[in-house]
Amino acid sequence: MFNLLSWKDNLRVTIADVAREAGVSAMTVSRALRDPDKVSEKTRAKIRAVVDRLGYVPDPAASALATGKTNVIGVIVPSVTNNVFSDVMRGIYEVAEGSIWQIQLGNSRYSPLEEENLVRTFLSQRPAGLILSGLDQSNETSRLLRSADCRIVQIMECGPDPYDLMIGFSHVEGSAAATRHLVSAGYRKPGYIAARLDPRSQRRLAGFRKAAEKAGVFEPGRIVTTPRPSTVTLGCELVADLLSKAPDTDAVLCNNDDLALGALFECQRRGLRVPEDIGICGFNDLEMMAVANPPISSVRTFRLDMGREALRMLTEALAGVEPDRPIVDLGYEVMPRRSTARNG
Amino acid sequence: MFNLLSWKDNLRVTIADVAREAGVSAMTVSRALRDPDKVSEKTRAKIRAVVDRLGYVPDPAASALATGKTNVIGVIVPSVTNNVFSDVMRGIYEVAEGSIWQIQLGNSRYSPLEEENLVRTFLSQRPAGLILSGLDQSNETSRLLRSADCRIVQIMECGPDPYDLMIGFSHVEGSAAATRHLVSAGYRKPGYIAARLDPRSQRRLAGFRKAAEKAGVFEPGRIVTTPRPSTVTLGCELVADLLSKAPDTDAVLCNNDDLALGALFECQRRGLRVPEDIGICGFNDLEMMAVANPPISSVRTFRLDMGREALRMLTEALAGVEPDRPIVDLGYEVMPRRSTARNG
DNA sequence: TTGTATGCGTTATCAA
DNA sequence: TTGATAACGCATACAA
Repeated sequence: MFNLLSWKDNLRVTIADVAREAGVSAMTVSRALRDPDKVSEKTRAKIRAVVDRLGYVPDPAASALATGKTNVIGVIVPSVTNNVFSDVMRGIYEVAEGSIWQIQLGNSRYSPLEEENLVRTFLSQRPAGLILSGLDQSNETSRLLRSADCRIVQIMECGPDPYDLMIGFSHVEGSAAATRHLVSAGYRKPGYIAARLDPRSQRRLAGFRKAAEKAGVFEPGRIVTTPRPSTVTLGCELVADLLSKAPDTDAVLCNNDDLALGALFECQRRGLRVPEDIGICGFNDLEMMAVANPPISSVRTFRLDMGREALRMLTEALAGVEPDRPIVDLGYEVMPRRSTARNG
Repeated sequence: MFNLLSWKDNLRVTIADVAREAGVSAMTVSRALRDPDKVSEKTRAKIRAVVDRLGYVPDPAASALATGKTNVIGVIVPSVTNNVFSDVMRGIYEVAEGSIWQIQLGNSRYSPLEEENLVRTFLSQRPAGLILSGLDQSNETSRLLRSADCRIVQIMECGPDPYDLMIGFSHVEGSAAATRHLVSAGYRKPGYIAARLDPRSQRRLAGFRKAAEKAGVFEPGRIVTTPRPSTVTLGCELVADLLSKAPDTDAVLCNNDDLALGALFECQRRGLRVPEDIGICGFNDLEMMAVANPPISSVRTFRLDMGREALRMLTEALAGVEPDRPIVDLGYEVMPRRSTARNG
């Protein structure tokens, strides 16, 4: 007489099943899988065979409970659609692929409060590590992170007083360098357009202001911003707004490349010649910048590398290999192209 | 005399701590949190107070082990950078936000083998559900999915014989409709450019072929493809290639909008007038299409809705509410714009 | 090198 | 309505 089997009985292959089949104890199986050296050649082979035959996969929940650790690395980004973050994510997934590390992605949608909830949720899962963006966490988030029992990497920008590790670049300096480029190209009335003023956008604006003031070309009336998320369409609207407020504007530094592309389209629609009548410069240097008509100048940032390096530093630290220095500044590079080549 | 406390002792607040403080049993705390109705008003309040005071957060690993279930919903996408999938992801995260469901994202990088590994890993975590793309899984993946003890949603396209639930649209039909649009706009020598021929791209190409043949305008020499991932830059190259092979081409249907934008740039660089000399049509209708110079025709797809609906269907099914029908076809919409307006 | 006893934090089951 | 007990699957500590 059979009694009804619950799903557990017929579906899950446990370490005990493997042990029984292989004629060893569960502990030996556990060892053979995690610490093969501590098990004799012979039994190891026997066990591996049974594991393959039965298709045994360890239960991460059980193992997390037993060890108090997981292989989960939480990644919190402000946006999953923004190209900037998707490049970073790609770098992260690239390095995670094939490793023991499980990436768990959270989307804070640029909200410190959502970020806080995500951090809390992630921490309850005993992650091995956490990767999150920027320097501007809520007080409660900071508190949680400072007392967290896991390694942490802050990405996207550099600053003082990291929780643990950090990799990024200076948005203030990148933006200032772009501004200097505009000035040295001969533009004297540069404007700035920005969408979604998250902390990094604000620092880029600050960099523009700093450099423009220093060059004596700063004019608050040539700054146009909006809290709306940035799109190419919004680039059109913002530059239109800028030109109506300050028609003598002769260059636009854009908070990012979507805006810059929109600005290009809109200027051309109005019959303005780029770069003669107006110069346009973006930020991030998405690949499309180089093939636009004319090619659009931008500030290149190393997003893919940032993702890769962030995970590499983190996982090495978890393996006991501390990085040479906890803060890595990847820098930036101004890419001058025809859209700002006023003088030839 | 104190003995050294391990991290477990000082960090983790367990259900037992709450129970002790509240003067009830652990079971009652557990009930109070998951099934409040089964606990008296009074003790429930007492417990909630202690939970808040101690900052108790249940350990998902322990709970997973005890119940054999998790709140994890695995999502496997072929790319995290492709705008198409990032929109879908945004929809998914939008609906997941604030719910009990944890999204775990996997990136298969267009590789059936990586997809298989991800499915295996995900399944070992006893997910509540799985969302994955398309109809073309490996045999082993299919086997795993058919015997999986969780709900499954296939997204991005519709087809017969779903594992469980399905939401998408017909790529063949969308592409065929775009082709008919070109023909009805007066183009007689349409070409097709495509990058990364994943299964959906191939079906779009098939749709072009089908419709072009029916209209008597099909010419294999006007098809240019490459396995490289699509970029705007690649759009330039492919259209250049197309024009050198078949200089009389009078329209290009592009496998996606990145290619279409590149095609526009390249054609304009060559002094070709769009739409008079050559028509250009994309696929997906990214927002930038509408503001390009000229605005670019495209086939609109409902990616955000797809993400939202996929997760909604899935979570409702998990809550015991079966969807009206297991297969949802979201359709598409041809968006005619100036880039294909040959006749005015 | 291998095995035994025990505990991780939670929940299902059954009893009170 | 509440509580005691056992079990989930694995790994630590120690013993053999």
